[in-house]
Amino acid sequence: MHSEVVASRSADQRDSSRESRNGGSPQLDAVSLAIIQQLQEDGRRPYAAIGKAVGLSEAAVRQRVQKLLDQGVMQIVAVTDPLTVGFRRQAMVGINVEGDVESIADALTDMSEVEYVVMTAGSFDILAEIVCEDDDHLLGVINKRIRALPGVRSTESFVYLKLKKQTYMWGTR
Amino acid sequence: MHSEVVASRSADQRDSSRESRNGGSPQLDAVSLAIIQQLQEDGRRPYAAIGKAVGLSEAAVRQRVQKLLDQGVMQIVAVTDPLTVGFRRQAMVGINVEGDVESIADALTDMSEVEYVVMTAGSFDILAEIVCEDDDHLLGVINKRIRALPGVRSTESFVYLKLKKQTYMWGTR
DNA sequence: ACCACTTCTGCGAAATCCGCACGCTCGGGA
DNA sequence: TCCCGAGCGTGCGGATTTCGCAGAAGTGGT
Repeated sequence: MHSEVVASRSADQRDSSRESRNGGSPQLDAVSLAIIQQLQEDGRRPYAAIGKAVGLSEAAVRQRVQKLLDQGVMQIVAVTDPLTVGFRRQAMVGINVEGDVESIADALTDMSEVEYVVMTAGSFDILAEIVCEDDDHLLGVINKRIRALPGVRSTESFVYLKLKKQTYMWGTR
Repeated sequence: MHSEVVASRSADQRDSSRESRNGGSPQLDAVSLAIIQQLQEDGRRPYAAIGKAVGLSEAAVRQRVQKLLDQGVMQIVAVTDPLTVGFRRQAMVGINVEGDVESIADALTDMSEVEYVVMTAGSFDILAEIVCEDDDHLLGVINKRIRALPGVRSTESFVYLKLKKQTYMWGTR
């Protein structure tokens, strides 16, 4: 069967793999990156097909995928446009904080209506995306919950009118 | 010919089924919603398990999932924190436009570095998320490509420092 | 009533998933 | 140096899942 590739692979690849040492997380080698790439095209692609594409056995792919999931490096999920699924109001909220930014970010993370939280440089300290069912719900979250957090100095809201693009294809280019 | 006699419309049932009439898109019934919910928890969950959870046969679930994918209502993909996958600079860019907002949004959509585009109400007309490999790349995209678009009046950038939350669990609450 | 269309079901065959035992390489410690 | 454990990949059955298809059931239009 697949003969040559297997034999000499082990050594050289792991060196070239850790080229990109990113800041903190469990560094990924080139093979794991290729696996993720496959699963970004189709999250249900069979392990055997992925293995053929990246030059690994089915079982090896399965183990690596499982580890990536366990480590939280990636997740395999269905994504939708919330507007088509009954959530009719969304907004991005820019937040300015006095004091510890991270603790505010953590508080936002705990809210179920908040689906995206990122700390930023610029005229906002935090950007948070809110997904709600209607206007009342949205208003309540922003005014009663977010503005009520101690340390939140000010907020500015951007209500979504139309989602134009939503991709998950990093590395595919 | 067209007798619009509403004759025997045994009818209020269909109203209850489409409980959440959203604006335009192919309206989903409660069962499809439940299926999506299952796949938001685990994009690889077997069809039989989903069927058991939503009260449908394995084949029926499979057909509905296929249709949802074909219609573009959802996609099943691996999602990651780009920072752990080698894209070291991300930013949200707020854009103000003069003239046709939608054509600018379309132009942004065509850029591979732009992974999220939404038209908003508020002090920005458009929010776009940019994913780049390094500072030079990011700078180039913002200054050379986005600001160069005819109709873009001004931009403001928010460089990502730390991604705190990224969920795909709408409806799971 | 009849037809066209859609959706669900059941079922067998093929493909996939999963657990497990084994082999290999690389380091550390006596 | 030798030995041992950790980490990773491979191959192989058996259980499970996926896939395609034909038939049944419900709906709407003519």
